[in-house]
Amino acid sequence: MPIERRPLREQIRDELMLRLDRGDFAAGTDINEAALAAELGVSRTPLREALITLAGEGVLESNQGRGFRFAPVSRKEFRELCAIVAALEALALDSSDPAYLGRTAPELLRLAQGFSDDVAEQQDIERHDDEWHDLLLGGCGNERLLDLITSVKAGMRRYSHLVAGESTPMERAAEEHCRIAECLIAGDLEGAATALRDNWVNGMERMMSRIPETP
Amino acid sequence: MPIERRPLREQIRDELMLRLDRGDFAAGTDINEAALAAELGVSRTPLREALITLAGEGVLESNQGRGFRFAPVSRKEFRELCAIVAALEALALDSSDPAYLGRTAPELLRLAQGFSDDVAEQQDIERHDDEWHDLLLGGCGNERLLDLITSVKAGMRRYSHLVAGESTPMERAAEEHCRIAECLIAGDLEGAATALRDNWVNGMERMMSRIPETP
DNA sequence: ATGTACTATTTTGTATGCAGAATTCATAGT
DNA sequence: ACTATGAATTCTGCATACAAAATAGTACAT
Repeated sequence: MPIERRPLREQIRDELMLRLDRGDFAAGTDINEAALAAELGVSRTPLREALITLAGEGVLESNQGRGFRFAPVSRKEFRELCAIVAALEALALDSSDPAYLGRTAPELLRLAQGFSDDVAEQQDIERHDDEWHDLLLGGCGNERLLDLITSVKAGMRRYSHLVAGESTPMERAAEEHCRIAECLIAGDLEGAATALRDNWVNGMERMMSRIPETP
Repeated sequence: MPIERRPLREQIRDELMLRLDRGDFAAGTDINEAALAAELGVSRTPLREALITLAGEGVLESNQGRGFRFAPVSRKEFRELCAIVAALEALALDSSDPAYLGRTAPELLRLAQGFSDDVAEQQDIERHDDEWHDLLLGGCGNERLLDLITSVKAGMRRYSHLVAGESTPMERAAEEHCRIAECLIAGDLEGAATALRDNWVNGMERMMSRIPETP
């Protein structure tokens, strides 16, 4: 029975991301270290370490003497992040083992089709979508790339809860995932990469109107 | 006269990167926090904050209970990093303001031609190369992308001093930079992006043999 | 000589303490 | 009423202190 021995800073980071997904923190809110540390039952030291990693991922901002705050959202930044992830995932797909893709494509299709069926919690949908992409890129041997994608996506999580309650976007996403899977089954790598890019571009367009502009 | 008021953790980070460029730290060496803090004249707290930042950029690794160490180098990782930066810089070039590129191309060409002339210190060459790429991408409005590129390149600095003393690689790089600039002057965006990718791929090949394999 | 159990030492991970900057609040002057 | 000024408070940034894990060392048994 291997008991868990992870640094507090990592556990804290995970907990904060969880709360971010739940929509506990509004964009732009500044963090009170002492209060948050007390609430989490830890000291400020590991909390600050977690905050610094989150700042590195773009989830938080830090200003000298003013501490940390959740980075404000903007349509410009969201466009930027989508463009980045689209390029990175396309690269990951390009450098994936074709054998893996051929082997995994059927399950990808099955999962994508199951998408539209069950109407679930917003968080579950997000998680489902993430897992689908993870499975898609599971055959990519470029570990640094996969880590980087995870990190950039963490920065995007500030936006995810803004779309809560919309059903059509998810149906569209399911369609696009099907299309990607079908390309893979047909052995059309090029087409799959293009469809993947489209998936991100379209996903971006869908969200865009829901992002409040606060420049 | 606005006196400098930056957090210690950032100054420490910069100093450590400087020392890394100088080749002070061998890959794989683990860091003694107390000793390093004493040497820098700071306490362990901001030092650890800097170390955590560097770990987020892939410069360092951290293991529970074992502290931080400079991440070991490998050909595989170097290939991975080059592929990532190539994709990211190509994206940045794609999303650059064409007017900026047309306006800046002549200077880019001039700088690239000046490259091969003066034989300078390894560090200066590196810096020169970095500045050239920065100028090339200065017209990209995607700030998150530029930050990300900087961050990924930080992870590559562990490799840069391995090539010290080689003259041919730099001449080749100069040629390639010229080629990119010429494409831009001719208005061939597509060709410039391809040449840029080639620049990274070739740069990778040049380094590859010098990277010790320690798996 | 080799391996093992146990102790001592070093080093990390976390908590607490302290100085100074930033913010808030109250008061005085116009 | 509104702004300006300054004291009081809050909060961050950094330093120090402490506890637990890891490493090194030692004695002892095989």
